[in-house]
Amino acid sequence: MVDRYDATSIEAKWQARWESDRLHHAPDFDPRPKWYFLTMYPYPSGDLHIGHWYAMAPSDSGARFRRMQGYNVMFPIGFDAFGLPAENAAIQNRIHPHTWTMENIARMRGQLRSMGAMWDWDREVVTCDPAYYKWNQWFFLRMYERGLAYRALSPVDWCPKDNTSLAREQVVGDDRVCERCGTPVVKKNLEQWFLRITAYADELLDFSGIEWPERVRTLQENWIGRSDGVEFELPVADHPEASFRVFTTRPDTAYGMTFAVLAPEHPLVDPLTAPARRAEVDAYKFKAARESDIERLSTEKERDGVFIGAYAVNPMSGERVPIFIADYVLLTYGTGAIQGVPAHDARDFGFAKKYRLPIRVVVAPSNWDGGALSQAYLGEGTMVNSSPFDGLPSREGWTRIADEMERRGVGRRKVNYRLHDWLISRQRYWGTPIPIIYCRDCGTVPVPDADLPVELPMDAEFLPTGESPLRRHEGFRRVRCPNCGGDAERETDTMDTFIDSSWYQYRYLSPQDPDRPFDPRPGAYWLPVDQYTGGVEHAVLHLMYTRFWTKVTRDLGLVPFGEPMLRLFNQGVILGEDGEKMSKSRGNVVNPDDYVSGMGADTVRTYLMFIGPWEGGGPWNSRGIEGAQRFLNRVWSIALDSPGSEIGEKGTASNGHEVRELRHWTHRTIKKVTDDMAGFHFNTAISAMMEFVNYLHRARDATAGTEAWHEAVRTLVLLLAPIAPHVTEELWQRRGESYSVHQQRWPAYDEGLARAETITLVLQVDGKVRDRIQVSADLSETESRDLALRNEKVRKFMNGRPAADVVVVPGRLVNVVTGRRGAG
RNA sequence: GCCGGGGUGGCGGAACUGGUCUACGCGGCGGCCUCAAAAGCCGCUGGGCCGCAAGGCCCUUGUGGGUUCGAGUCCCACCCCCGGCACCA
Repeated sequence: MVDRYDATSIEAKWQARWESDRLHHAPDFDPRPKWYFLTMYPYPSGDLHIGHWYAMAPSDSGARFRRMQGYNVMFPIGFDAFGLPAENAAIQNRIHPHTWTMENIARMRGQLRSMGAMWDWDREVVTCDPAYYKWNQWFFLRMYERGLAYRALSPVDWCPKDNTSLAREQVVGDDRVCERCGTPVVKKNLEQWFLRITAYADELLDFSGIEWPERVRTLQENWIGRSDGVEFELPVADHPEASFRVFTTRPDTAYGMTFAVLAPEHPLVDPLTAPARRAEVDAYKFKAARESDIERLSTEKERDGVFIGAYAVNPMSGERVPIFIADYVLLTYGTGAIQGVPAHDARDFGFAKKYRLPIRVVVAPSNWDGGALSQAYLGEGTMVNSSPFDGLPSREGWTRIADEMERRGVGRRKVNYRLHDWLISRQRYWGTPIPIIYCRDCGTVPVPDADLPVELPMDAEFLPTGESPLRRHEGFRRVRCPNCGGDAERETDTMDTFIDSSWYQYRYLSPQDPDRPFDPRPGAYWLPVDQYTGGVEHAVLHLMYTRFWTKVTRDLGLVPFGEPMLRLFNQGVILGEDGEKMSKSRGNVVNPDDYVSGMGADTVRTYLMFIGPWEGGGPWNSRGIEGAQRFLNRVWSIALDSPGSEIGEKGTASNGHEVRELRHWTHRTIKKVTDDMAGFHFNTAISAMMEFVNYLHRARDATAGTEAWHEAVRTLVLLLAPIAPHVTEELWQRRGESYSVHQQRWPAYDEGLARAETITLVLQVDGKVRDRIQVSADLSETESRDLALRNEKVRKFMNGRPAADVVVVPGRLVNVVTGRRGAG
């Protein structure tokens, strides 16, 4: 009796064999239908973490399943090799980021190979390679030409620990901290490069044609934050030249405006402030400027502000209203100014209360008695105090007032987005240099394509000072202007590393291509990505940027589609044994190598997929993994130790029933596992195989040696192959089948056989289960009903009452209703 | 506050378009094997009550209602947990 198999030697052997046979290379042109299966590439942090396994092993199984189903599957891998950790490690350990990164990549390649995944290493991409980032620069220049990349002075979020600016998407949480290091960010005014992602805001809101999780779609929708409204102009009384615009989503409430508010930084504040109000206004501005964003944005804080001593004119009513400044109005959203309508806006209501400003109802709630409101009314209602619009439903008032503003030329319909342009400048060393040269005479000059890539100098001093390290590298910085040949300076900031990952899926098509970012010929076959998998933490980062990038790529004429990935799946997060997020400081980090070396990669893979739904993640359990190992050992012994294992013996009369049942089990397991694998329900696929194995154990004595037994075991090995690729390959070979199990066709099932011959019929009386009987699966409705009514237990619980109704669900249950509870 | 996702045994989790709640695994208990242990194998394992036992009865999917012959699943109200967004005008 073989109880265990030797995972270590089996796994090493097959990994080497697959590699030398190039079993995992996906040819670019192939008669099979293609399937581009992509998993988010790892950052080369140094060691393969169990989280990498959880992201990658199941996706490998999904890719293997597709391949067995007859697809030509491309399953590439690479490294997201630029980024801050390399630089930080470099500073700490006095090692060059390039060295650190490449050493990590070398180690991780080995660890990745130990997983036994079907990656096509020929397509490997490493983003810190100049041959890769050259194309970041090339894309950047194309965007620059189209006005999609621009430089602007703007208040940006700055991480004081990482010493760099950040994109808005990289500032997270209530306390506005750096996504990388958790340090609260501060505002800085800097000249920075931006990509005009807002130009695609509406298109990014359109998810038609792609199957992405609701969760990600909602996150992106909220992030983009479209709001439809009207922007209109308010003249300033006694300042004939002055006027300012406000944005509102509630033009229906325009007659309810009793004040106006400018952001403290609004450019009109100074010119409009009355001399008598100057001191107070300046004091408020000073205070607002000093406050951090966190304090300023706190919803707990009472709203305050200062009257500037000027009045605006409501263009609809002609009424004069006082102008305030208040820090609850943000310069960065809309026009940086608002109409104050306290009756219909909660913030304005609080403000009006504090400064005793009039609160005028213009949209009456249905039950309104004409009295004062105790809080702002935000709903719809009937227009009042808004002649000539009184009496209209407010919904109609919205349209009519918007129309009227447009007719009079004082306002127009406007869409605003919360989304801002993507800030890509980073004042760090380890990234793609931005290919721009500043010339005293010619101004901003793009680096000519012929001079790409602008290479990162290897001899830079990369200490973070808040200034790009490249700035202090004279050899890099000082350059001749490509236009006039005069003295010029390079841009010394580098690009956000999210640019690298915005298009890496295309580089996998031709990773060595020296002439273009990717070769369109294999692209026509492989693109777009059919299935993408990765963590949801990138919902408004990578997953939004890559959609944007693809739309730009389309507009450059490089691809004929606008969405990079047709299907997206977000796996969950694997937690420590204590149920908490794994972290070194908590000491609950699980090292996959410890388990791989002892139990084998197949066991780790099986366990990770069995632990629960892939999207759910969950705590690691070092006892639980033993269950996965027991299962594989049971498969091993079933597949190799069948008593009387002369294959080909027919079923005999004495075991005819058992053989039929065995075939039924085989086919229903194929059906179940096929359906589950297609939907990434690995946990239930594995449990179905466990049940099958348990059954085979019981059925072995009666059926071993029959053709059906042979089919059953062969099927089991095939079904398990995507999950546990090594042990199944070994079993396949030992059973005398031809190499490789992974090139076999996925087993097909017979519907008829998958259906059970006999089923358990549940007998209920008044909805309560009273008996269960074994009956033929095709028992008719009438027969089921008669059987139920004659049943001893059913009769007992009917207790002499007549059956008022009998509900029969064929093949499932019979419910005898005695009419005690209102039926009949 | 708004948006999204969830609450099922001691634990991870199953449950098709409403039809046997708790599959599969972990843990636990008992047994076989063994000098012993490990491994393996077999059996039991939601809660309560009655019974010496065989067995029987009742309850149970966060809480409370509702629809239905029948609800973990559908509807209403509420509680709690996770994730995201948040003076966005």
